[in-house]
Amino acid sequence: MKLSTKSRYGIATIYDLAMHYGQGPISLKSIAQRQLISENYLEQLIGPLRKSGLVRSVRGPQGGYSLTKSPDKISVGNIIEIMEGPILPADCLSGDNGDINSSCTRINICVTRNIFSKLKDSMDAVLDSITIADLLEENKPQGD
Amino acid sequence: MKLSTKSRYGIATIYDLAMHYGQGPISLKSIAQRQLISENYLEQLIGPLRKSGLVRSVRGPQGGYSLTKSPDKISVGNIIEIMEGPILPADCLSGDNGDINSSCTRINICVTRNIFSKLKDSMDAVLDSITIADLLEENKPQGD
DNA sequence: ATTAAATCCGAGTATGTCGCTAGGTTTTGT
DNA sequence: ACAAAACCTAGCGACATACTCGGATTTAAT
Repeated sequence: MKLSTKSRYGIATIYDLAMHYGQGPISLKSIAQRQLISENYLEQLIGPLRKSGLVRSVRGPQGGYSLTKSPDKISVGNIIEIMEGPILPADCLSGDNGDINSSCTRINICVTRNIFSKLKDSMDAVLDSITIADLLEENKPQGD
Repeated sequence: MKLSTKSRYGIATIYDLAMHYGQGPISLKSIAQRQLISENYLEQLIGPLRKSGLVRSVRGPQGGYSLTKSPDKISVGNIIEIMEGPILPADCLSGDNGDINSSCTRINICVTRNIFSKLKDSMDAVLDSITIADLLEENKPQGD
């Protein structure tokens, strides 16, 4: 039960962009260097962030990426959902109006459904409550 | 971000055993049939449950499995930990005294660490609060 | 116009996990 | 002895992760 590095890298990337918010486009190369992420890999990860509209790109030299909204409008849950899809502890939670998929039958249907539903709610609550602005605040050099 | 079927099957299995608590050993075959799980697969899954001491086995004909403690002493978190290992949203939470592994360096250490630490706490709280006895209660035929 | 910096795109690869199947060995009640 | 059950191990196809690599495209700077 773990999140992949995609989420971590995604958060690190948005965090990095947030540190340079309003300073024009930031190149992937520099983000990769600061955050110690493979540039090639990061190239793939930024795709979804761009397609989701969280990030905007400028091509050509001096190009790069920038946030489309201010850091306090972006939650960690937001990024994780983009990078890994919705938090679904179990498949049978997928249907909006409670589809029950084939493997989720018999006696234990409601049992596990309820558990995973509660789990999801609790996870979403935590992740949606933390914004990138919070992270900036936490990590201020001499915030105190 | 999802749990594997191992957790679900594990919970279903313990739940099934709980329904027959105090009735002597229950065969895997019958559990597999009731819970609609492949018997061969379940055979593998029960191993960890036995090794963890949650379940006791009796070999030979009329053999099977039974719980070693009463259902109210077993939490869902308990089972999930056995089936999938500890809930570790990110690798860097693994060390007990806060080891920081190689990939978790630089600026974003504390950032993501804190997030995932909060997430873990919240997940553990939910999962540890639900016991198998709770599930039995929830699913009583005419509990009302 | 050329160059070069950067985004973009898609293919490939090694490793691991999942969810099984399959076949065998051992124990033990009847 | 027989058979029912637990036990053990190997393998397999599909998929995801975490990458690398090669190139195509855009575009600012010279």
